[in-house]
Amino acid sequence: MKKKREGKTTSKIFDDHDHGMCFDDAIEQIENYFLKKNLQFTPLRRKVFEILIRDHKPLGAYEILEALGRDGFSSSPPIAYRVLDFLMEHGFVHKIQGLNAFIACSNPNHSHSPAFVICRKCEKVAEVDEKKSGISFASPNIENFEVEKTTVEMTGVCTTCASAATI
Amino acid sequence: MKKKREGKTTSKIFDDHDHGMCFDDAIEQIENYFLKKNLQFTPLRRKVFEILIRDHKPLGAYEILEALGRDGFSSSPPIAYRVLDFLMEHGFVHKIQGLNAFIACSNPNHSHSPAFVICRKCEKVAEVDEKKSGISFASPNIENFEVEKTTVEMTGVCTTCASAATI
DNA sequence: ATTGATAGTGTTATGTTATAACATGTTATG
DNA sequence: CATAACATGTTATAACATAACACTATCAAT
Repeated sequence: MKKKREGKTTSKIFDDHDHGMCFDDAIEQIENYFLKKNLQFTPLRRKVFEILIRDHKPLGAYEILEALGRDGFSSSPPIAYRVLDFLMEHGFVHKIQGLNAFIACSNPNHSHSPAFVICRKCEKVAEVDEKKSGISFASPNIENFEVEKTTVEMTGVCTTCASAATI
Repeated sequence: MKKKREGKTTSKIFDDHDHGMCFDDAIEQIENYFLKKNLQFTPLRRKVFEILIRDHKPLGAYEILEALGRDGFSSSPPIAYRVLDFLMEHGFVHKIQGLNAFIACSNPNHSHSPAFVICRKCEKVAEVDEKKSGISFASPNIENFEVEKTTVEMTGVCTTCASAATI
């Protein structure tokens, strides 16, 4: 349960949280949510969520499957996809379209249309809220089109990777 | 070269352009661009662009490949992906992440971070500019993170589909 | 207690999307 | 012509995702 990271060069957005706390909180939050909603937080669902939250980085479905296999669960593709769909429905996991990967939600409390900042070199991902990102969905309705879901991803190079090499 | 569409219920954003003009303009624009940049607008590249612009809807890589095959071109996957990558580099084609599909750019003139409005029922896609969409990238920089590319997609149901059925 | 509905997980097979690696042809230039 | 660069072609395979069906457990209603 480390408190701070080692370097100073890391982009702040990738760095400004206490992961031990984040992990414990997240588990607690999801447990409470499931209780309240009368949903089953089964061993499989718990495991998938733990795999995602402990690394706190995007993982492909097949990486998750490998991890499940190592932990004694079935590792055929539908297992992962079904649980991921379920967790996404309830806002505890998001898909990063640009990476075909899945990441645990950083703030399941917020009602949010998340935005993601993605380093294309180290593939770290930060979930940012609208204000931080400078994005604002001023009007969620676009000429009578009812927006149900938004995907916002910003790809670039984080300062760690930028300082490590040219380009 | 139709001027207006039949119904009144169609979302305006999916509807407000003259496609015949759009097609001709687009071809001319891409030709000019390639000339100016000393790039080759080869038969294959032209064909791929035509396939995309004539339908003016998102097509999967394998749909494009089929169309290429029908027109006498090779239809093995790398053919399509390479040309699509090339056209995307130069801003004439965009990828719709939510559909794993590709669409011709609606305004290759604009320097833009395009945003897309996607009907999840008919899969029509409209490219909107920031002002129209109500999205604003107030600050392209996020705490020292240099954003190179943005993906913004808004999924919902267009008024045509909405009026056609419940849900 | 049996029936039947629902939900969760498991399994097999297959579908879909994308890339690696290497071969061939074509064009421009020294 | 040599050669570098670019464009295209081909084969094989990797990576991502879903369909369809089987099995089990739980629980409510008869």
